Amino acid sequence: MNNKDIIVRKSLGEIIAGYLKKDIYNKKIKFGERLIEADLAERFDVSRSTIREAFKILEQEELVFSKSRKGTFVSDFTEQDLNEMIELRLIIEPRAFVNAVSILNEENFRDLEQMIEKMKDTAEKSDWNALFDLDMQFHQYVVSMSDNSRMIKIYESINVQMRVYLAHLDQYYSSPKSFYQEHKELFDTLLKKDASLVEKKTIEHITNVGEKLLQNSSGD
Amino acid sequence: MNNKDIIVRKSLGEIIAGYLKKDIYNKKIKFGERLIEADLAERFDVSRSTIREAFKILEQEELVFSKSRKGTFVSDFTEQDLNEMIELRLIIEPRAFVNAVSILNEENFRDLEQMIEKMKDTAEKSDWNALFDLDMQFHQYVVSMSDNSRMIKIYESINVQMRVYLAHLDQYYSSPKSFYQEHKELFDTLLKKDASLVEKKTIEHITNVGEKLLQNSSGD
DNA sequence: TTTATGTCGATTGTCGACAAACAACTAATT
DNA sequence: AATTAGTTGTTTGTCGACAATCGACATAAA
Repeated sequence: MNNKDIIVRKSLGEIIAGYLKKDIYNKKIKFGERLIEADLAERFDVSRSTIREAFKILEQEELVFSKSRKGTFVSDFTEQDLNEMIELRLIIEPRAFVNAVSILNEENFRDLEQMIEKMKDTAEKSDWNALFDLDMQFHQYVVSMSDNSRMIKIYESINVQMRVYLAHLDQYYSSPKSFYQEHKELFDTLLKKDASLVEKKTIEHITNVGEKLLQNSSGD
Repeated sequence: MNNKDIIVRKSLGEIIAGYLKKDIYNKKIKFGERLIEADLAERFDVSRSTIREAFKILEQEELVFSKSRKGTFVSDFTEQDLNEMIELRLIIEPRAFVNAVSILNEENFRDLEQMIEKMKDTAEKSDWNALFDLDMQFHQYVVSMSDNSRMIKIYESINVQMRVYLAHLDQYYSSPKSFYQEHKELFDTLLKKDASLVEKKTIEHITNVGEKLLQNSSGD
């Protein structure tokens, strides 16, 4: 699965990109904030070239963007962005899920079940941050089973952006328990391996998330 | 439209990325070829940093990819890639086209008609390279009218990759005339502004292209 | 007060250099 | 002959420095 992590000596840039990503997740770096190469270079004790290398990675995930000669900024996600992401998820994810249905094997289902279990525990602790990570992990796992590398990559990008969006909400749209419940249902549907049912349920799930989030953000 | 090009002093990296892109389109750089930073730095008389900057741009369009410590390589597009691209186009483009229908105004239609006209002329000259550029331009124009910046960006990437794929075929799947005809029909359908008709026709168009290309490449 | 011009510190764009990793080859060992 | 270890030239990773550009403030002109 994550053959990425096996004995891969990461470059400094990759490592630092990872740190910065976490900082964005954890709101240590805020929306729209300007990232100054020299400052970060000093903070991580590396050269500016390396920081640029890290920026390049984050840029590909659209977590930051750089304006020519103006600097690099943390992306800020608005309601409009949420709308765009939901629209995209609605056309990509059902297809990916349906594709995945015919590919998922028993081992995969065990992996997924484990995530769902962990989600249940985490929901009881009301640890939203961990819940969001599991949510992201679950969806990405299924999508990764579709055999379209481009689709997987695109979804990964949206997923990360959704993650950041969620992290920056100051109140959440539902209880941890119903958050878990939603995913449990989705998982159960997958188990049935019925393509049209999966499609329907996936659309329902995403629509649901979207509606609740939009409702939530309008009351900010 | 292309406010990008107005008095924007491009950075050296951007300029060089443009040159390299053309070289890839024109098959001066081949599939899978390794791009050596130092060589390019010398060729363009810039530093390696600048070449890296150019790579970063091309990487975002997925025209090249870099393996850690191994170098940067020109992407090579196989039949599998074509399949992936078609699958993606089939879910993105109909939606984008339908969205666009309600947004396109008279000026837009004039722009589009002009492209179609130019395509007709170009078809008579059997200038495939120019035809492909017009094809790309036409589709991108319509997709750009959908109000989802992410969708636009994703489509742009696929579009460029399709362009490279087409450029590297050594024989083309149909006559220039029928290539034009196809697009003329698509344009006429857009004119009718009937959402469900547009959706149907768009799917048909892409399916058609996909089938012909696959048929073609299997006989390579 | 408003607009235009000039100055200065902060920040990015670009450069060339050195160190580390890699690939291809040769020599040595089994 | 096949494997291992050493050698060398090539290429990428990372660094620090200088030049160009930007943004903010101050000053001058309208």
